[in-house]
Amino acid sequence: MESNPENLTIGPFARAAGVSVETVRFYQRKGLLPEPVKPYGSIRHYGETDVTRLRFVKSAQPLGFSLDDIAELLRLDDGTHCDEAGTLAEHKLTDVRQKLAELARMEAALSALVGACHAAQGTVTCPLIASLQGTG
Amino acid sequence: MESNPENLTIGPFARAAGVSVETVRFYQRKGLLPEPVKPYGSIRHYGETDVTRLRFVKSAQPLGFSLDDIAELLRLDDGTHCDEAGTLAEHKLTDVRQKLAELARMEAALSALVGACHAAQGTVTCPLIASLQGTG
DNA sequence: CTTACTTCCGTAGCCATGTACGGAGTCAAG
DNA sequence: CTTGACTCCGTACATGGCTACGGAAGTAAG
Repeated sequence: MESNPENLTIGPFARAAGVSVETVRFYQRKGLLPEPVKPYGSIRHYGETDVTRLRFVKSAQPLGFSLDDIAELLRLDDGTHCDEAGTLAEHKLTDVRQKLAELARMEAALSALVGACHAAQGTVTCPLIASLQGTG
Repeated sequence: MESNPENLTIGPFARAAGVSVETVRFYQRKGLLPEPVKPYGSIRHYGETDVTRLRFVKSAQPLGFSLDDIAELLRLDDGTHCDEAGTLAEHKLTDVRQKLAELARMEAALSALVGACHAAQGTVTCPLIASLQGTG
């Protein structure tokens, strides 16, 4: 896996990250992936860091981040303009912590539900929704 | 706020849950909310439990659950067919725990980023993406 | 009863996130 | 230098999740 950095054309690149070529191009248009060098009349190449970046996009999506959210998170990673990034990061951190809290409550509710179903068949009043109303 | 159960028409109902009337009707069509009684030629009424259910939908969405996912979660809450619900709940629980783990890593990364930005202006190589590749 | 407001219902449109397609250019192998 | 696979680019289509519109019918106040 660590053999060829910067040697991938778009097809292998997309496959390496588990998306389609069309998706790669779509993300480039959205600014989520940098359009690699070779801007005219030739073929672009991609490296490991691009794969990592692309995988990050796909892993953040199921956590409820939109592509615009993810674009902001990616800008945090660029290392530049650290003060602005710090502010944005704190903001994102708040979001993430809230998601964590709600997911934790959902986890508790589901886990209680599983336990209850295993224990007492029949008289379970599944507390899933109720347990999520705790701190709204 | 706890005065009138089962007395809400669709407008106040939607407002109580922070969505639009159109959204309520959309969710009914999708089966996320039960079409309340009075099926013909009259006006439907809603109660507190409907509000709770609707709020649950809106709180689960930003956690990365689709409306179909949420419909399944809601079926868990119905109390009936507990054996089937138990299996589904275990499945959802796996999803939720995975989301929790990834969010926790994102939280750690962001929090490190904030700390680093506050501490050492200039030489920060924001570890956001990298930290998420750990057990990806 | 009239008037004003709301609900009902169907249908159409909008934005986000891709997917599919088609023709032209590029490149490596033979 | 031809062939065949791949890339480039634009554009069109699809799906999920709403949002807007419009006309008929219910309902509450005067």
